[in-house]
Amino acid sequence: MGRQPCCDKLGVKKGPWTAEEDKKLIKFILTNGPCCWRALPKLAGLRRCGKSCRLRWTNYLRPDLKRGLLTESEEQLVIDLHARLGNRWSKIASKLPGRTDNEIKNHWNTHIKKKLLKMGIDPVTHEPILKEIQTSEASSPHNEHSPGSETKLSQPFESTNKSGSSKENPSVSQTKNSLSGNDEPKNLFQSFCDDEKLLSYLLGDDEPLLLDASNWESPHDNKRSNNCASVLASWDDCATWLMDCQDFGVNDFGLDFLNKVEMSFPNSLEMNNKRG
DNA sequence: AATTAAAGCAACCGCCATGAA
DNA sequence: TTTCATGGCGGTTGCTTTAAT
Repeated sequence: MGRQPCCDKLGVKKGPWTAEEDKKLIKFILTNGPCCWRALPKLAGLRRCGKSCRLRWTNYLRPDLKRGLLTESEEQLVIDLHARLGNRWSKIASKLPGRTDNEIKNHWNTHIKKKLLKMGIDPVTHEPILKEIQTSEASSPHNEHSPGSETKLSQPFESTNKSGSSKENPSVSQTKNSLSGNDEPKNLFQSFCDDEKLLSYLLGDDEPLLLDASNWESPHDNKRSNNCASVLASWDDCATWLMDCQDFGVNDFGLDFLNKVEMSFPNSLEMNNKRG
């Protein structure tokens, strides 16, 4: 039946992405749109699994991503959504433009969970912990609802962390959060922008922006065939995506150069519209 | 200043649903 | 109908950075 594996494990690189790899991935997606992850590594000249490329793009390189810690309102929204949806991070992320499931998941595990515990709220059930203990003790002798959290649960309001607790209280955390929130880490795109040569290369100033898309294969749009219609659908997505970049405030992320990209894109989009 | 511990986060792993063959 | 590649998702790992001693 014949499908090729998504990537042959031999020669596939793992681990942290280099700037060079990022550059290739960005360049390729900017010219072709984020479509078929299976074919992407080969076409983009990357020795990576398609899955790895997708993750890198969706979690880190996507231009509409917000960087930095979640704001108070975002955090509250995450808590609310988590109470309703549980650990469905992708669903939660879909309600927060510019945030990824991975990012929210990490933030939940590193910040929100602790915050809730300190407030005496069980991050799993979103119920007050004291009540939780009473009910769970009544219902089952071996409390297993939260492995490893027993000591914390027994002293929900106490700073039990031996190393940092005396300094680490909610207000301090908030201060820390807000501080780092204002001092957002430099966006990767921004670093590309700072490097004029790199930026120029990325934008492909001296070559057509639109690559030959005939090799492009989009599993969703074309049901994994090679016909051109699929490519066109991808371009529609691409256009939408670029518009979204604007809507989400690309400039806020130091992505001014995408405006340049967009300036170049109408040609491609026009072609697309004419064909479609 | 050096060492250790903790926190943060990017990336990987493995499972699942879907749909093509 | 069955098989299996693919993309998506949630859980986990491990590296890097920061804070504490």
